[in-house]
This record gives sequence, structure tokens and C-alpha cells, in this order.
Amino acid sequence: MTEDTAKPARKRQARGEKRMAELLDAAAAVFAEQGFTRASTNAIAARAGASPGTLYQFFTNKQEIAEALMARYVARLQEAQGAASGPDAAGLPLPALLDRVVDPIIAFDRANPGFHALLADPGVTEELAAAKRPAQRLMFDRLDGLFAARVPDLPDDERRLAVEVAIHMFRGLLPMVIGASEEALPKVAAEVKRALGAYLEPVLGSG
Amino acid sequence: MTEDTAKPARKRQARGEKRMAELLDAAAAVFAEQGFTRASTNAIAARAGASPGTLYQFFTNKQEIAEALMARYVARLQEAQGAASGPDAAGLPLPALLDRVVDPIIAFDRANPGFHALLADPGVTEELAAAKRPAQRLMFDRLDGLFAARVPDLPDDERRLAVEVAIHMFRGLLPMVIGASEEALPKVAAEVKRALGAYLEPVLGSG
DNA sequence: TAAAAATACGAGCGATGACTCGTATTAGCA
DNA sequence: TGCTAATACGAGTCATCGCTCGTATTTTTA
Repeated sequence: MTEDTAKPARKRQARGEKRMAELLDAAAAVFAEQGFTRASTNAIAARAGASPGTLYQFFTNKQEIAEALMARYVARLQEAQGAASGPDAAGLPLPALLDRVVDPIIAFDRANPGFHALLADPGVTEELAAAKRPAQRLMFDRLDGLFAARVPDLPDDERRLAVEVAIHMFRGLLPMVIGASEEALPKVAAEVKRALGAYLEPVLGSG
Repeated sequence: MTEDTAKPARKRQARGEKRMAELLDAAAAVFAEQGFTRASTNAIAARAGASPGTLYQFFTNKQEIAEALMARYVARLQEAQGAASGPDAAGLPLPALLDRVVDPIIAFDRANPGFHALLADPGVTEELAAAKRPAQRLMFDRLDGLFAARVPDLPDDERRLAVEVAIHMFRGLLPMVIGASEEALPKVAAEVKRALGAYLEPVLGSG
């Protein structure tokens, strides 16, 4: 089971892997600037210093570029989050917990503007929506696990509602976070945490 | 000064006004389904039962359709809000104030799905951004005025930050609100108000 | 009622963009 | 060193879309 769906098992050289990474970097930049729909595949190729033909040697269509980019984001995000999730996380005081969870995500979103651009894009195509799903699942599951460990007696539906609301709150505040200057960031970040904390405290408890 | 920018003062018949309204209705529907960029002007015309030529008799380009639609939304929103803003609003207990402010906007956003679709669209063109601005100003100014009346001693920058955060929180939660079924809505709406209230209480006071 | 103006149509123009294909170059492998 | 496959190119194809324009119909106006 090395291949999931009948692909002719093209052998990729180191050169090819590097090209793919360059193309994804370019795609991230162009998506961030133009959004998925307005971004042209030719522009992505050009930004990577490649020709359209080369781009389509690695990705079968525009959609797949977004999927691959999202997959890379998910992997990186998982890594960034993993570093911040010790086993003690559930027992922390709420403000400390928020620091642990929110700070890495803020850093990640500021370092990867294409991530939010892609997530926020109202691309209605079913496939683009599918590409986003793993990223959304990752964030949801992580928060849900954390909440479940912290307040095991909370009914599932209440916990899930709180998780969803917290995620949507954060996503709504992300433009402020991304747009903030380096100097303004601490104040904005603190306000984001205050908002999340104020909402979550009755659910999670302050301890 | 009945005309702002040298337009040849075309006389509009009642038939024309009606057509424009139909075209805007169609545009709202198509924008809501496809987003601004993917929506085609031919599709808008067709949805309104008109030809492309007819559409362009009333709007000089696609951009202007979005502007006109936004202007109509702003007018309607102002009306919906105006009905809910008595002079006593600033003195209300916070939960009651939230009811007064949030419920009409929720109703409006659910009744006009094109509004949020257009606002949330990451259309990078300067003109589309300009079209959104009045709507954003309307919401900001209204909240800001309310807050200023309620806590006059709060420094301007703190008040503005709270306004901006509250608006972004709400916008982030809007997809949940819009997507909720009729039965699920009260619970979601209550949670939205609880989130806003928890964040705003330290700023505005509970009374 | 006749002229003028507003409304209506829809085929089609020009531009753009996703994607292809014939061909050239480079790297792995026997 | 030859042979195969991966990488690279970019002009070109085809479909879509914003928008126009010649023309026909309906309403207002004089």
C-alpha cells in the first residue's frame, strides 16, 4: 500500500522534489496575494522561475496545487503545535494554557500568510473545500482533545460547541493578528487571548 | 448638486428601477453562491431573466454591480439597526444591550446571505475593497458610538480596539450563525452573545 | 401621433487563463 | 558509454468571461 489511488508510480528525483517545493512556495505567495481564484497557474510557475509545462509535470491541475500546499501546511502546523503540547497542558491555569496554544498558531499564521488566505477563500468548488478539511480537523481535534482532558465531565455536544466557537472567534480575529505590525502585535495577541479566555473560562474553569 | 460626478443624467423609468432591483437580487444570489470573482455577469443577467446587454445598460461594469448591491445592503442594514437603537440603549444591562444589537444583525445576515459573501470575499481589487468600506464603517461607527455613550471615560484607542475586536469576533462567528438551522439558531445565537458579553463586560461594565 | 428617449436583446469581440504537446536537456543506471 | 526516464520549456489550444454594438421594442414627451 505505498500508493493509495492507482498512480503510475512516477519516480521522483531530488531535483523534482526541490522543484515541487519551489512551486509550492510560489503558490503560497501568489495565493496570499491574489486568492485562489484570481491566482493564475502561469503566474505561479513564473514566480517559481519555471514554465507552465514544468508546473503541470508535478501537479495535474490548479486544484491539486492547493491540496498539496494545504497538506504541507498541515504537516508544518502539526509540528509547530506538537512542540507546544506537553502532557501537562490540560492542568495549566487557563491564561498559561492560552499562551501555550495561541502563541504558536499566531506565529505560524504570521509566518505563512498563504495558509489563512487559502482557508478564508470562499472557493466553492467541492475539491477546494476538501483540501481545507484536514487543516480544520487538525485544529478542531487538537482543541477538542485538550478540552476533553481538562473537563472530562462536560457533555460532548457542549464541548464541541465551545471548540467550534473558539476556533471561529480566533479565525475572525486572525486578520487583525496578521495585519498587526511587530510593535502592535503583543497588544493584539493579548486582546485575542483575553477574548478567548473570557469565553472559555466558564466552560474550562480558570485553574 | 444632484449629480456628483458628471453623469449624463439618464432618466430612469419605473421599469428600469424594477429591472435594476431584479438584477441586484440576481447578483446577490450569484455572489452568495459563487463569490464575486467566480460569478459571471452573464449568469447574473440570466438569473434575472435579462440579457447581458440589458445588464450593462444599468451598470457600467461588474464592479459597479457589487457597489450598488453593497449600497443597498447598507441602506437596509441602517434601517434594521435604526429600529433597534433607542436613546436608552447605552444604559441597558449588557445582556439586554447585546440582544438589541446582535439579534437584528443576525436576522439581517441570515436574510441576506449575499452580504456576508461579499464582505468575506478576498477580492483584492481596490474598488471592491472601496465598496465594502461603507458597510464596515457603518458597523464600526454604530458600535463605537454605543460604547462611547456607555463608557465616556474610556480612552479612544482602547474603545476602538474593543470595537474592532468585537466586530471581528462576530464576523468570525457569522458562518456558524448563517449555517445554523432554524432549531439550532437560538443556541448558537446565545453562545455568540455569551462570547461577546464575556469579552466586553470588563470594558463596558455589566450594568 | 410622431419624434425622442429608455429599455431590451443576443451574437460576437478581445482578453485571459487553465492546460497540452512536441521537443530539448539532464540525470540515473546497466 | 549508451539507454531510459525524469525534468524543462513555451508557444499554442480551447473554453470562459467581461463587455460592446447594431438593432428592435416600449414608454415618455411634445
